[in-house]
Formats: sequence, C-alpha cells, structure tokens
Amino acid sequence: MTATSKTLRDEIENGIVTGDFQPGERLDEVQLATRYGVSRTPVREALMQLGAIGLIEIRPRRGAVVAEHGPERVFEMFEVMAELEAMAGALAARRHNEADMASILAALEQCQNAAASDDTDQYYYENEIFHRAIYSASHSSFLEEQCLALHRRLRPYRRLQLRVRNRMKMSLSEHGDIVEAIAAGDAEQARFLLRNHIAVQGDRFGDLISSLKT
Amino acid sequence: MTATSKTLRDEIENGIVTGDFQPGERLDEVQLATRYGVSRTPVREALMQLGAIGLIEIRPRRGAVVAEHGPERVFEMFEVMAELEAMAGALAARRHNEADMASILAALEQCQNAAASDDTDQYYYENEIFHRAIYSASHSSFLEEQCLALHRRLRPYRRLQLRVRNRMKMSLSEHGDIVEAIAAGDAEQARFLLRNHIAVQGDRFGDLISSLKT
DNA sequence: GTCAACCATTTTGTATACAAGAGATCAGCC
DNA sequence: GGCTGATCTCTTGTATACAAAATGGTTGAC
Repeated sequence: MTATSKTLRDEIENGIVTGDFQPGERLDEVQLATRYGVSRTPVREALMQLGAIGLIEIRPRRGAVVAEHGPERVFEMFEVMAELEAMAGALAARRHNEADMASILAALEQCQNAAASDDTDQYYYENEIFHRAIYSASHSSFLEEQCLALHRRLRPYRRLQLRVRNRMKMSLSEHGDIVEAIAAGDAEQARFLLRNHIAVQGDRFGDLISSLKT
Repeated sequence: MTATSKTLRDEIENGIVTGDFQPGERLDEVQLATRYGVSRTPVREALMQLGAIGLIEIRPRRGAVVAEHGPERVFEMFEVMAELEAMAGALAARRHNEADMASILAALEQCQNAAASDDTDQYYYENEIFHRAIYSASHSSFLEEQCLALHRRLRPYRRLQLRVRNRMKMSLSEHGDIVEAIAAGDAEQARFLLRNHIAVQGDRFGDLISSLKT
C-alpha cells in the first residue's frame, strides 16, 4: 500500500483505530516507511505526533508501541471528558447565541434522523457534530480545543460504546434534555446532564470493560 | 551557547519561558541548530514537541512562531485549569489515603514556611508541589497527567500572578481551607474552593490583563 | 547444565544533502 | 505611478548515510 491523499499521520492513526495495528504492537520505523512508501524521517515525525496525543507510547531508544490502555485508564479518560463536556455545556447555556442554538438544534435533528433509520455509523457521525456544536457554543476556544483533542483520543472506545444495545436511543433522549437545558440557560442542569451523558457508570461500565476484553 | 545537559526541547522551552524568544517571534530552524550546536533534525523534533503542547505554533511550510496568547485566551486556559483542578480536588477528597494526606500536609507546611519568609520564588515552587500532591491524591493518573500538562503550559502566567500584592497570603489561606475540605472528605467543598482558587475572576482578572500588557 | 559475559545484529538517533513550495523582489504593463 | 506577474531566493520537508545504543544470541567457564 502506498500513501494516499491524507497525511501520513492520519494514515497511521487510522491504522491504529481500525485495529490494523494491535494495541501493544511494536511500530517499526523502517517497516512503516516501506509500507507507506516514504523515508524514515516523516514516519518519525508522524510517530512523535501520535505520541504527543497519547495514541502510541514512545520510549527513548526503545521504539514506539501502540498504547494499550487498561480498563481503568479508559475509565479515567471518560471521567475527565465528562467533566470537560459538562463545563462546555454549562458555558454554552450561559453564552450561546442564536447561531449556536441553530447549529445545536440542527445537529440534534440529524441525530434523530440517524436513530430513526437505526444507522449506528451515521448516528456516530452526527453525534460527533452535535457535541462539537456544544463545544463551539461555549465560546471558549481553548476549551473547545481541549474537548476536540480528548474526543479524538476517545474515538475508538466511543465507537464501541454505541454498539451496546439501546445505547443509541438512550443517547438520543439525553441529547434532547441537554438541548433543553442549554436553551433555557440552565448552566447547572446542562452540566449535570452532560456529565452523566458522557461518564461511564453503572451498567455502562461493565459494557465498556467487556468491549475492551474482545 | 552550546547544548547543556538538559534536552534540546527543555532548552528551547526555557528560552521561551524566560523571554529569550519573544511571543510572535519566528523560530528559524537553522539558527536554532547552530545556536545549540546540533543539526536541523533534532531541532525539528523539539519544535514539534513544543507545538504539540501549544507553546509554539507550527504552520505547514511556513515555520514556527512562539505562540502569543491574548488575554482572553489566557483567561480561558485558567478557566479550564480551574475546572480540572477542582475535579482533582473532589476526587482527592473521596479517594485520598494516609500517604496522600501526609504529602499534602507536608506541602502545605512548606508553603507556609515560604510565605513566612516572604520568598515569592520559593512559594511559587512549593505551591507547585502542593498542587501536584492534590493531583496525585485524585488517584486518576490520566487526570494527573492532564493537570500537569496544563499547569506546565500556564507556568509563565502563574508566576506573574504571584507577584501581585498580597496574592501569596491569600493563596496560602485558601490552601488551608482546601486541605481542610479534602481531609474532611467533602468533595463538593473541595471542588468549589479549588475552582475559586485557580480561576481568574474579579480583581484578579484586571491584575492578569495588566501583567500581560507589560 | 546453567549462568554470565561478550560480540553481533538490529534499531533508534543525528547529520547532511537534495527537492519543493512559499515569499520577496524586480520588471513590465496598464 | 501603481499593480500584476514571473523569477529568484530562502525556508521547510524528505531522503539517505552514518553513529550510537540496546537487545539477543552464542560461547565459554564454573
């Protein structure tokens, strides 16, 4: 396979997310270089970038391996994500303008459409847009960046979560409540709802653990 | 100047924090290479790492410049930092063990000593240890990492803040209350106190703005 | 038979040479 | 005289060659 239109970094990242590279697997620089038809230099740069966002682990003089996050680690990441999203929701409730609200409502509608046609992949995509609309409505560009970065890092696990039975319908119903709270300007309610929406707790914790074990 | 014992990345980072490289200044790869007596390759790696943590901005094919954060941007960063630290405090209140509490109390004492001798630099140092003790007591390694990363990014601005008159005494008194809440296991109180401790609000906002203008 | 030390091989880190794109300058045209 | 376009230079991005370090195997001794 040779390099496509996307950047090398995205190429390797995709390989990790799709399971082409297994967690714990050693990433050999020359192998990657030949595989993507480039030299070691851009491969190293891509690996460093992936290391910076935590997708792979780079140990000096000892190479790079795909990060294998244990269940408790993933749980912690969702815990932090929940708090950041809750914060974004609280800010959005206070600061949103008409344009923000329109984006959020539009995204909600697309989520509903995807759910109605039982299209998990489509819902996954629309769900992302919905959450991004909230980040944007927080009017804190830094918070938005942080949320996007962490969201990206959690992407593979999030995808697994939606596969759980009924999760899509639950998620959609929660979205509705969240939008309501934001529209009403109820910051604390938006914070509370988003925290619970993201956090992995109760039954969902078990679901996550078992999905990681496969 | 030639490279010292520290890594090249720390070297350049230090140059930015100390003002050796001004915000907005262009960082030429060959200049840095000759300055530190290495080739362009390690310089590029160091720049990429600094770009990943947001200290510099890298635009493809257009080089790297030292990030210049406007006041509102810095405000947003403190806003997020406050929320993360508040979260760490809340978790610490619930999860801390004897060893955690001992570390926190020891750090608090060192803060008191530094404040007693009116040593701002020393207080700055001890303050960092105090906050790190709380991160650690949260028993969430991911949250701890996120806090450390953001703390590092905010380091230059934090330093400016302590210069404000009476801030050290205020900070110390707040530390006492925070420790009390954590020791009592009052998560919500710890969250509330830490959020206010970090956040830049009221008079402190003006202080920050003016310190950025110098 | 097992353990340890040394050497070879593999792999990362660095330097330098080359290619390609972006910005500046100068010239020609309107 | 101002604006637009082409060329030229300077800088970034990539490839390859070289150096240094870590790992693994092999051999020798106990």
